[in-house]
Amino acid sequence: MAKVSEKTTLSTTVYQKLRGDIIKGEFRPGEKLRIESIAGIYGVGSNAVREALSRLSAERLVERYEQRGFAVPAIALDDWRILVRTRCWLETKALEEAMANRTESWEEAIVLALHRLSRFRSDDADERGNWEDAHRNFHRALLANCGSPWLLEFCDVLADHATRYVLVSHAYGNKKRQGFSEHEALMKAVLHGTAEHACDLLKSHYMKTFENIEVLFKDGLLEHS
Amino acid sequence: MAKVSEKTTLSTTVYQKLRGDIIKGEFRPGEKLRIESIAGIYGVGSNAVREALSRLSAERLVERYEQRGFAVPAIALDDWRILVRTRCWLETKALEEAMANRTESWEEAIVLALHRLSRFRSDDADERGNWEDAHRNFHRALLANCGSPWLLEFCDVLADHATRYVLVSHAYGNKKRQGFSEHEALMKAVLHGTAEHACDLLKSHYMKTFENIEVLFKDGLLEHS
DNA sequence: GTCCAGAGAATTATGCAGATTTTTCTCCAT
DNA sequence: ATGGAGAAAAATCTGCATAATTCTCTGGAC
Repeated sequence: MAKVSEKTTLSTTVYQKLRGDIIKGEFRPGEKLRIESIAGIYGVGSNAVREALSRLSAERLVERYEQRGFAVPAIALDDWRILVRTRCWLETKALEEAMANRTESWEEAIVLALHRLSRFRSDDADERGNWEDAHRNFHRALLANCGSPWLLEFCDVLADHATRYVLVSHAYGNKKRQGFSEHEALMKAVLHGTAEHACDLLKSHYMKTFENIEVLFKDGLLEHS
Repeated sequence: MAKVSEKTTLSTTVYQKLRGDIIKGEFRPGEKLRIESIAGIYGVGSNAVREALSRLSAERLVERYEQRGFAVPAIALDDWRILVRTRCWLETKALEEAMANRTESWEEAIVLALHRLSRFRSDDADERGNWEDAHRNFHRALLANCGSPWLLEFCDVLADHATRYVLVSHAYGNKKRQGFSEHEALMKAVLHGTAEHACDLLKSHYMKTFENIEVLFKDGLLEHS
C-alpha cells in the first residue's frame, strides 16, 4: 500500500459515526444520548462511547451533564442567529486573507470544487448527501489559503453546527434552494473581483440560509426540539 | 436548594488538572503522555485519563496518535506566529463588537478587572499565578460583551495556547514585563477612545509578547521542545 | 380528590481490574 | 547498517462493580 496505515481506534469509529449522525439530524435536538443504548447499537463497550461523547462535548456537538450523561444540544432561533453572525465574521476575515495570499493552485482548487458541486442537485434525495459534501468542499476551498489553520478549524466547527441546523430543518419541510448561480457569482468575485465584493456575496449567501430557517422558527415548526 | 449541585466527575477532575499542567508547562512540549503513568500519578483508573486526554485532544492541547497514545504538542516559531496573528484577528473583531455594544456593566467590569490586576506583580514568583489569572480576566473582560459565545470561546482557546507559550518560555529565562501602564492605556482607549485606536493598542500589546518569545526561538533556546 | 414528601426500586452513569491487541524495543544474523 | 523474530511495554477494550440519579409508589395533609 502507498497508504500510511493510521489504523483507527474503535472509539474513533464511534466518534465519527456519532458525529455524522448528530450533524445529519438522525438524533433529534435535545435528545438524551444514553451510553448503554448507543453502545448496544454500535456493538461496542460503554467506554468507547463515553470517550466519543467526551470528544464531541469539547466541540459542543453534545452537551455534558456531570453525573447525568450527555444530550444533543437543543436548537433555538437566537443561537442560530449568533451562529450565522459569527460565521460571517470569521469567514469574511478568512476570505480576505485568502484573497490577499492568492496562488494559482488555490484558484484552481476553487474552480474544480465548483465544477464538482455542479454535478449534483440538492433537490434530489439520492444526491443530497453528495451535494452537501461538495458544497462544504467548495466553501472550504475558498478559505483554504487564509494562512491560519486555527481560523480554518474554527470556520469548520461553525460550518458543522450550521449544517446541523440545515439538515434538521429538512425534516420539517425546509426546501433546499439550488443556488448554483449564487456559487458561480461568488467564485467569480473571489477570482476576479475585490475582497469587499466577494465578502458581501458570501455574507448574503449565508444570510439567505439564515432567513430560510428563521421562517421555520417563526412558524413554530422548530419549536420543541 | 438554591444551588444546583453539579458535582464533578473523576474524569473531569483529571481533565482540569492535566489541562492546567500542560498550559503551565509542567509537561514539556513534545513529551509523551503515558496513560498508565498519569493514572498512577493521579491515583485513578486508566479510563478516566483516557477520557481526559480525548477531551484535551479536541481542543488541540494534546495530540492524539491512533493506537499510539497521546503527546503534548511541540512548539515552533511558525506556529507561534500564526497563533498570535489569528488571535489578533479574532480579538480585534471581538473588541470592535464589544465596544459597539457598550454597556455600563461591561465598562465597570473592565475597571474592576484592571484594579485587580494592579494588585499583583508578575515578577514576583509567589504572585505570578495570581497575576496570570488576573491578566487573563482583564483581557476576557474587554471582549465579554461581543455578543458571540462562539467568538469568546475561540478567543479563549487561542489565549490558552498563547499562555502555554509564555509559561513554557519562562523556564528558558523569558522575563515577564510588568506592563501595567500598557493595560491602563488599553483600558482608557476601550472606554473613551475609538475602536480603531483600541484595536491598535491591543494588537501591539500582543505583538510585544510575540517578539519576546520570537527572540528565544531565534537564540535557539526553545529549539528541541 | 389533589398535591406533596419521601422511601425504595429501577435505571443510568461512572470507575476499576484485568484481558486483548498493537506498537515499540532488543538483540542477533546477515 | 539492515531485517526480522521475539520480548516487553503501552494502548485499547470488555465486563462487571459501584455510585448517582431518576422514577414509582405510598401515605398523609389540606
